[in-house]
Amino acid sequence: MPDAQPHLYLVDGSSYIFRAYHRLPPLTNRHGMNTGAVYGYTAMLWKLAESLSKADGPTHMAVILDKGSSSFRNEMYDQYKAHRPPAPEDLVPQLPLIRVATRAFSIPCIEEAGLEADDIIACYTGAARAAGWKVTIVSSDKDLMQLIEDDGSVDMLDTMNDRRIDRGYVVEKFGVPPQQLGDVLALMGDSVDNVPGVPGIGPKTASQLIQEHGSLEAVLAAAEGIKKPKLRQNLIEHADNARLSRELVRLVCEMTLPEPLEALELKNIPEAPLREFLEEQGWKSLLNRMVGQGSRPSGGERPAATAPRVAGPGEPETISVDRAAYLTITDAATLGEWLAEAATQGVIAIDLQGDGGHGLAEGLAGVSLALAPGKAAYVPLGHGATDLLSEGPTQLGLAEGLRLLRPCLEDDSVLKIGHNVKDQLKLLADHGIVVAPVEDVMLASFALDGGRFGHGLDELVKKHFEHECLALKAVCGTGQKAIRFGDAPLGPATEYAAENADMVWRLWQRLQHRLAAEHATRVYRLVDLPLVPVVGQMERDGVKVDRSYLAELSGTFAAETASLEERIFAAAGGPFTIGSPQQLGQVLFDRLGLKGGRKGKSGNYSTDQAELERLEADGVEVARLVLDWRLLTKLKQTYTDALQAQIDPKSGRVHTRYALAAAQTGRLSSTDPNLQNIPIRTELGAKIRNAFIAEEGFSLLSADYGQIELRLAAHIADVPQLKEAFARGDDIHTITAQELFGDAGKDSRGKAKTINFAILYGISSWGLAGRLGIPTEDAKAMIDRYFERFPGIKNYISTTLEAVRESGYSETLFGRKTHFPNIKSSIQSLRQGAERAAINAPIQGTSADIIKRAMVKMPAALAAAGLERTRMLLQVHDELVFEVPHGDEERAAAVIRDVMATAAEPVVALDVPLSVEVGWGENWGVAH
DNA sequence: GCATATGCCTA
DNA sequence: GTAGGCATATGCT
Repeated sequence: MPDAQPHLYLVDGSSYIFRAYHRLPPLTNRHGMNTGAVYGYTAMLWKLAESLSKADGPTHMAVILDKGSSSFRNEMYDQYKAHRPPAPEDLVPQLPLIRVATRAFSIPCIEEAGLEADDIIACYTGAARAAGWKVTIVSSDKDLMQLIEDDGSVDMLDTMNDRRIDRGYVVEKFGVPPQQLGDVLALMGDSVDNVPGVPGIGPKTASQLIQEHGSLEAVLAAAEGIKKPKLRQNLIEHADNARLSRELVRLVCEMTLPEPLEALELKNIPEAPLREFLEEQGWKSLLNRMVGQGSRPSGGERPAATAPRVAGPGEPETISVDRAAYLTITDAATLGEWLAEAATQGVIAIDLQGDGGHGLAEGLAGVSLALAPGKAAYVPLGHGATDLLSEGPTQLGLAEGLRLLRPCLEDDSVLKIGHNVKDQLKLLADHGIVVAPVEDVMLASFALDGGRFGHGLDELVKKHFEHECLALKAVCGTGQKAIRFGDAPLGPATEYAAENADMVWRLWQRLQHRLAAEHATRVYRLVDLPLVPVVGQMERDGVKVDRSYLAELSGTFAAETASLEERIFAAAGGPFTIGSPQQLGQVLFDRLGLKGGRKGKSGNYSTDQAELERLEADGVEVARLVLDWRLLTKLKQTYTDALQAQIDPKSGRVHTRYALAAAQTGRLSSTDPNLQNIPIRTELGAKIRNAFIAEEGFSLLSADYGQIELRLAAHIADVPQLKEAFARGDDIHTITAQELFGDAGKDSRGKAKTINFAILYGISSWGLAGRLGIPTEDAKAMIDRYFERFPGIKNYISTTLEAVRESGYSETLFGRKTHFPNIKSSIQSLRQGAERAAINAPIQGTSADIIKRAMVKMPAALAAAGLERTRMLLQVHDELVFEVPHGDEERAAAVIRDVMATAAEPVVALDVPLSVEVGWGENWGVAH
């Protein structure tokens, strides 16, 4: 009997076409008309028809469309769908074609005036279910999810993402079963359909409230007793809107079926009309698939263009973790046994626990080891007493522990696996131990899965093993009451630390094979891994900062800020918090009555730089004062004050920390403090660079690549004019201006410079127009002209995007992959953002690879030149900063320039030269 | 104490 | 339009 059960597929044609339009690349037919959305729609119908013979395939099918634009919901609420933007220009002519395409398949097409497709679908679903049929709604519309039945008799199919939507999916996404979904949707509202909902309530809160109270009416009834004041108030004030919204999202069935269920049977599809339609559209690939396949698409044959298998992180692996089985090692004999086993098998996973201090002052609380999955131990070395009365726990002690560990750590026949090895090398280097050889699962993950997810240990464990590591706060607590790891009891400390080593071991087992298989070894072995000790040493060295000079600057800034404050309050008619954009907006636009304030997401006026500069141009003095105030407080708070606080008391220097696996493109990032965003553009800000000084008897030397990203763009996109200009040493923006405008006046050169940068960032006519302050059409014309003069650029953009859509990732010249999960998103903004990032990543990423290679080569090159006392201190993306003994500057400059200029070799041969500008002096300001 | 919004510094 | 980090204010846990 189940085999004979009819299965009705209801295709939500209207919503499909909109999604297809935003998702699919433009496609034109032989009349020059854009038909991408219709093509997508046709291909989807084809696929559905193909599945006729399959187990869960359709026996009956209908396409449901919206007719007209007004429904009973508009009578209920005149704002319904009022703010929906008109359909895009090149989509409108495609809409009638949907009916033509549907007819070509000889599939019934149902539409009724005054009814939305959703309601018709609800109607047919109800009728089919009453007849004992199964129903599948082909759509991903959340409103329709209300129709899904727990017993599986009604489900949905999202053909864009090729997944079934059932009760489980709804519960996962909205926290409630389909029956309660309408209540959740009513609370959250829908900005696209202009369903009001309740302000301040989004999907999370809506779901939580319905889960808690059971229904919308129950929530409204309980509103008075809700704790959060804002939420309570909104629920009470907007209860009517909530009830209205409930009716708007309710799917109703008040019609007789225009076609009886039986008329929807999916029979053989007559060949002639379909062939005629495909020929008319010129869709050869679909036509070819008809040949030799009888009269309709069927048989479940795969489409001709099958996407290649994309390697990926793979399915998560299920593991069982028994934290109680981890060992606490407190005696030399047991530790000796573990280390002997490590020596025998030649590999061990290691994790270090700091004692909770930071910077150079951080001590070592203990070491955890793993020798096999689940076989892990913690060796406490510096744990203190948990209360004042007792002594510390029994443990080996730091000196004894390190004495025992050292041979293993330094044994070049024992591989040490870690996660974020740089921080561990630094800790051990403080004790004179140089660890080698090492592997780093964080960097392996970065090379394999960059752009897919973060590379922290906890996150990797969750992704690969669906396991939650014991949280550090479960051991040490949080906030004020947090204790240092070195003060934690050994039980929890062992569970936490040993689990980390265990997970490092398991991750390496899982990731190591992928490195070669997915061609990630070059980036991992030649760039990121060898960089670890180099960056570790830079962090340990730190950079000297002139505290008294910074204090002096702070004082000056403070005084000027105070005087500005007075003048601002006088002009504003009273004191307020200048640093609060909310209050500033109220003062400017409400109290002072200035016009024009644009409001942002939370309903506050925008008061950003652009807005204030607009006011300033209108002669509003407060605007100028606030801009000055912002500059000064920014400099003081973020730089002069913060920098003084970051000076390490032991070394008298500032030790930034570089993150090796944070930036999607492969760049480093700098924190605590960030030394990659020290001011330089404004005269006042640039003074801060003078605070970075050299040690007595040394100079600070800065070496930076000139226009490296444009050079790489010229190479990668293969633009002869630009490559030749770089080879000659010409001014690149002048050359561009000549090409584009035929002249190179100041104005033209400026525009050319802007376009050159826009190219690197993934150009859009809208964005360029904003930058240059010109109409979008003019910007579009400039871009077209650019593409015409430099066809390589246009070709680079299209081939890069095609490749990313195909494979899911982009690649640098060194083979570094960056994944773009959103490149096929149905959400336009996400997709376009991914496209811009994908255009930029190979260029920015190659630049990052090159300077990393220079850093890796630098210590040996300096040593070979007898410049052992020259130290590399900072990296700022295209710049390296060194401390050089007086008298060695010229020689160091020559070595550094050479290493940087040839850093890509021999891995990559560039056909543009890399220029390196070098300067030195008593501080960073004069060196740069 | 934590998360979000806004704003601003760098390459 | 790319890639980052971090400050304050604000509202809530």
